[in-house]
Amino acid sequence: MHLRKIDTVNLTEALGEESGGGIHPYHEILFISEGVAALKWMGQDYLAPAPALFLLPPNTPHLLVKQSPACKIGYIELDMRCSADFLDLSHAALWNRMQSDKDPQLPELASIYESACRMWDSLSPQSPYKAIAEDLIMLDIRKLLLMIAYFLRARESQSIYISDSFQIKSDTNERIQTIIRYMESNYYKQITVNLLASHAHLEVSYFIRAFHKIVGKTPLQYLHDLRLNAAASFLQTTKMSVQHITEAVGFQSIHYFSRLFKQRFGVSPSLWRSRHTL
DNA sequence: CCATATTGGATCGATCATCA
DNA sequence: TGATGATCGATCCAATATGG
Repeated sequence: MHLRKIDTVNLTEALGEESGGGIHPYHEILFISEGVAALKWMGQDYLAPAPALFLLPPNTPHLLVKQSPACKIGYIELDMRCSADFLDLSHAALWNRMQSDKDPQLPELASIYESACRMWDSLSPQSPYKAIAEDLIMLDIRKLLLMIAYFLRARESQSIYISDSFQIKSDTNERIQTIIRYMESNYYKQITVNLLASHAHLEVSYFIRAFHKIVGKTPLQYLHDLRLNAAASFLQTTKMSVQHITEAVGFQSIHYFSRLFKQRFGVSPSLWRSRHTL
């Protein structure tokens, strides 16, 4: 594991509404230390007042939008050889969801946010340990991830009951998580629900129901969210044509992509680009 | 004028609801 | 957990709009 990038950003009113994001094959830790920001991730909006800490597994398109006049954030991009050191997608999603609705005074959470706060302090020019800042931060990251994993484990009930009417065995849950990771890494390829269900060794109708219970949307909806988020990133950060982007994110038809994009973002791809180009 | 983007309508596969 | 029928939504084609 090594640091690919670490930085703090002070967002002022002059910077406008969007504050950054994208899609990359690295793990990312995002900390909102002052103000309010909303994270668009996995088709969801996570509105979070400081302190808030988001964990972003690799290849998950994300966009942070400032929600208060002043907003200070810190972020770390990690090149982790072994993803097992990071939280898996479902736990990261569970943790990220909590950031919108949490009690930061809760002792367990307070410790986590204090640790996060101190992580970026190592970078300060005043830090007496600036020379070994990166090593210190690596240790801090491990500590932070351990604390979050422990916190979530403590909250989890013994068995995974998603609802009273439809129970999901942990084996099925693991298969779905594997499929989610597959979709995140391969969203731009030709993927069918039948293919995903067979990869999960589950009957199609059962696979769709189980997926919906765990993720909150159908496999295809989830795939489309990944693709549309990635497309938005391409529109914002590149000069690729809409046709090219359509293919790059896995849609067969520019027509259908265009229609879905408008449904999701309210404007056509080209108009969205003209309004959001960095 | 041509390349690219958007939209409407028809078709068929994906998803849902229900029962066993 | 699987099977089945009903419904919904994804896809494709063609027409139209837009911009250089």
